[in-house]
Amino acid sequence: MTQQLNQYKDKLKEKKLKITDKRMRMIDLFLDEERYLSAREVQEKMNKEFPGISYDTIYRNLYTLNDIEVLEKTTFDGEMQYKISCTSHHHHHFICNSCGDTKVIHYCPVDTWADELNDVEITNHKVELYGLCKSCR
Amino acid sequence: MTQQLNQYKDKLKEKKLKITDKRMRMIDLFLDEERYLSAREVQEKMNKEFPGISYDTIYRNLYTLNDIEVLEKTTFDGEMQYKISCTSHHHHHFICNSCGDTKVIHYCPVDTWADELNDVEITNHKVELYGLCKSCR
DNA sequence: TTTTATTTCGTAATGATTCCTATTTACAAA
DNA sequence: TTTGTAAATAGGAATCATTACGAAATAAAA
Repeated sequence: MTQQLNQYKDKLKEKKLKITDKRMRMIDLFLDEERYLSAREVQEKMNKEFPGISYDTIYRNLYTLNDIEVLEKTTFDGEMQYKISCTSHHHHHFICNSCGDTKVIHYCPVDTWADELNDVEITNHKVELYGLCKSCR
Repeated sequence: MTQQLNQYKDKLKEKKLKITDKRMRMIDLFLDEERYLSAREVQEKMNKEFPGISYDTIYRNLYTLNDIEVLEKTTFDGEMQYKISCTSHHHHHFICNSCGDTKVIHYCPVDTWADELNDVEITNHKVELYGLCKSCR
């Protein structure tokens, strides 16, 4: 836990970003919850420990942390959703529509798609599965 | 072209929806452009032929046409994007970041994913590839 | 033609996100 | 330890996409 946070501190230092209480608590929050959180949810949780924290701070930090690849984002339910970035290897997620929990999907046929579309340049792709997890269905 | 529009007229009749000039022109618009359009773009194009057309009309019709599966939607660039629905068979799209043109991807490994995640229920999934098309790169 | 449900207009409301400026903070260098 | 300064924050206003709503208009069915 602590060494995990230290790893993120190093990442911030490396990018010449300041290590603030709010920023660290925010990373901690995402480490606790292995799922996508909306800006609003983050605000609600942060507000308990930092009453009156501004939305600007929330959004700026979400932007920054996504920028340095600490967080990854996607949009659903009309809101941008963020989760802690998995660094191990390329993969995608299954997202439970009920509890929001995610599961890693390892298989990704991006090469097959590249073969099929041989006259275009694929710069990125989005793969997301939605449904109900074991305990919710 | 006309028979294509007639096919949509039938669809509307079947769903007991009224065949209005605006609605038909809107479908026509999406038939012309084989790509995703945002509500704003649709408004701009419709406004040329129906000056003063309200956003309510645009949004309601986008909602309705998506509901009866004439249009499909997704979100990117912070906006909801709509395109004419392809009815032939299950597939996904490559979307050009520059011109917005789309290409069909036929290969979809949803069964492979279902095998991998054997303890969840997959209700839907999103696959989108982004990049530059032949003429834009 | 009359009826009736649907559509539309015009605008207000909502909700997410971004922007602005003054103030505060982290942290590196002295 | 103190200080300089670039980055971060608060607080709130502004913006942008989207939805809502009552009254009036209209298409399709009878």
